[in-house]
Parts: sequence; structure tokens; C-alpha cells
Amino acid sequence: MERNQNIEKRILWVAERLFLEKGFSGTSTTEIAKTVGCNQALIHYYFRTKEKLFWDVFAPKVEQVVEYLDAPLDESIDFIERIRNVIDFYFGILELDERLAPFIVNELIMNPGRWDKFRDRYLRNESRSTAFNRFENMVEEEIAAGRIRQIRALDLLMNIMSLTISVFIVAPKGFASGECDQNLRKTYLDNRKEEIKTLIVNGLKA
Amino acid sequence: MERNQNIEKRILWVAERLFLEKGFSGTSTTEIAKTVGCNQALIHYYFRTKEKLFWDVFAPKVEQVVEYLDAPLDESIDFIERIRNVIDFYFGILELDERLAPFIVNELIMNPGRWDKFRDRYLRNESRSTAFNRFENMVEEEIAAGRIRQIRALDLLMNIMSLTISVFIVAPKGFASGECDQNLRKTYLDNRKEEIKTLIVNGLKA
DNA sequence: GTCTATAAGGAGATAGAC
DNA sequence: GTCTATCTCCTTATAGAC
Repeated sequence: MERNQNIEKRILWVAERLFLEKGFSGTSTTEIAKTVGCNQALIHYYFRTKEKLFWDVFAPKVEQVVEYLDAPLDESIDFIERIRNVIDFYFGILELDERLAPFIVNELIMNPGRWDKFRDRYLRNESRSTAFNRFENMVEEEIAAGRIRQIRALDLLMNIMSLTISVFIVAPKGFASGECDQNLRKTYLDNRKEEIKTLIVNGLKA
Repeated sequence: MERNQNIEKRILWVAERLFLEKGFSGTSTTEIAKTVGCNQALIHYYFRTKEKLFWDVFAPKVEQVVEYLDAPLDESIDFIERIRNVIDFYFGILELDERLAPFIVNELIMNPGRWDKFRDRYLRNESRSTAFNRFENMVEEEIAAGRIRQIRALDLLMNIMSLTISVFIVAPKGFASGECDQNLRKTYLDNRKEEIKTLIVNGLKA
């Protein structure tokens, strides 16, 4: 972070880091101000409320993920390969910042008001519908051709997302106290990714 | 709840309900007291701190789940049937109180201190080791006999738990605003359970 | 055992000087 | 645009009367 960026951007930058690390309710505007190096009133001058600051931080991250969602559905390759790519993509996004999955689950899924706002903003819009409809058509085509078993597209997506997100929820915790080795962690992530691909692909067989 | 139970039990009872509904940090000792019908100082008289009250509420629930863990591994039935039973059991536990899964994820997985305490108390003890070792032996036996594909027991368990817990994390939210119909909800849960069984069993094929 | 009163410390938000 | 000062509210926890 550049010390002489404008303060508004520095607040956003610091807030993102602290929200990701300690959650929304675990982060005070006072702490954000102290970390930025300004006073607490300035946070409210720029963003009026803490909740609005949250969305100003959060929205760009969501929109970035939504953008990516269309990419792995490249129709020039085999369907099963596309599914593998979807898994790679989700892993890629969550691996870029490993605090993202716990953050999303904690702040969005757990808070009814936020989830409602999130759904109305990002799950109802056309870009999601088109991406999901494309995906749904692909799945139905494969079923009709007898290349995969009967399954609803939403179930397939839920399976992939549940398995992937869980990896990153559990990852930071470890099953033993001392177990924070980076190599162990990387091995764990890679193993889980391969296992999930195997499970999903194997589980689709007719 | 009986109005003239002793107050200590009433506090536990109310605290459990409020913690499950609104989370630990979303529930104040003042609110617990008000709901119980006593004053806030009494909470501290009986439980000293809010954190200790949390564990007094939480520990029995965990211990109840740990007890159940051994039951579905009945060796007199087919391995695949045992796996189906494990899934039924996890669903059963989480369906008994649908606030349990979000609560566990939120309070335990998200809070490093609590997770450490939880792991040291419940994941390190002998009862878990024996149950898991039994499970691991079963899996290795099936692999050796060529009846299922190569897979680590821990991965199989992670797959089952990830998929199951996610169902209850997403369930209370819904994908549409008005969608809180109990029938829709039950259908959703049953569909997911069947899909998860199909996925896990299909995904185990050699 | 149960109460009132209060300490001691946060929090988010706002008014107004500069 | 940035600051200091402060308001208001709420939290957990404790002291001490009854």
C-alpha cells in the first residue's frame, strides 16, 4: 500500500483486509482508522455507515467472481473436461485469497439481511441467469445423449460448490494444533482438489 | 419450558435457544436475562462469564453427536449400505435442529480459539479415534477387495460431511425471497439427501 | 439466591472548528 | 478534507444490599 494514496482508497484497502481477517462485527471503525492512520470520524465522512463501507468493499469482489463464472464453460471441449475446469476455477478463485470462503460463509450466509441484499443484487440479474441457463442446457444435453446419469444442473453446481468451499473452511483450522506448515497445507489443498474432481466425475457416470 | 424450573436450568435453556438463533456475539447476557425473567447479574452469578455459559450450553450438544457417531457403522450389513446409513445419520442429527449446522460453522469453525478448544476436547479423545479407526479399516478392506475405488477414509468422510453440512447452511436462506414454504423446504432436503447418497455411492465405484 | 446499581469500556455516529 | 470532542447507546462484569 502506498502511504500517499488518497485516503478514501486507503480506507477501502484497510477495511477489506480487516473485514477478511476478523469479520465485520469483529472490526471496529476505530481500528480501521487507526490502521489507516487517520481518525475515526473520517470513515463516516467518506462512507457514512459501517454497513455501507462493507458493501463498497464487498461488491467489487463479488462482481469479479461473477465475471469469471462464464469462462470455464467453453463449449469447444468435452463436457467432463468443462466440469473439471469449473472445479479448477472455483479452487483458483478461493486460493487467490484463502480468507474469502470463510468470509463469504460467515458474513453472507449467516446474516439474513445481507444474504437477501446479495441475492437481489447478484443472483437475480441477467448475467447469472444466462450463465446458469447455458450450464443447464449443457447438462440436459449430456443426459439426453446418455453420457451422464440423470441429475439436475442445480444439484451438480451445489455439489461442486459445497465440496470446494468446505475445503477452504476447514483448511485454516487443521486437525492438529501445531499443523500450520505451508507444504502440508498445499498438499492438503491439491489432494482435496483431485479427490473432488474424481468424485464429481465418477459420480456423474451413467 | 416450565416457569418454575430452577433458574440455572432456565438460563441454560434460554441461552441455547438464543445462541442457536442469533449466534454468540449477537446475543447479550442482558437479553438472556430478560427472556428468562431474571436480572442480568444472575447470569454471571451462575456462570461467571458469557464464554463459560457458551461451553456449558454447547458441550452436551457435541457429546450427544459424538455418541451417535458409532451407531451407523454396523458391520453386519453391506459396506455401501453402511455409507448410506452414515449419510442418513448426519442428516438426521442436523435435521433434528436445523439451526445446528449454521451455528457450528459460525461459532466453531470461524473462531480459532473455540476451534482449538473444541478439537482438544472432542477430536483428540479415544472415542473418536476408535470410531474413525473402525471406519478406516472398513474402507481399506473394501479397496483391497476391489469393491470400491482407491480413496482415503478421511476424504470419504470429508466428502460426506461437506455435502451434508452445506445443505443446512443453504437451506434456511432459499434462492428466492418469498420461498419459505415448509413443503418446499422438506422437498429440498429430501432431494439433496438422495442426490448426496447417489453421488457418494456412484463416486465410490471401482 | 436474587436483587439494584454501577463500574469500565467499547461501539457507531455526529457537530462543529479549522 | 481532516480534525477533536462528544453524544448516545449497549456491552460484560462486579459490589454490595437484602
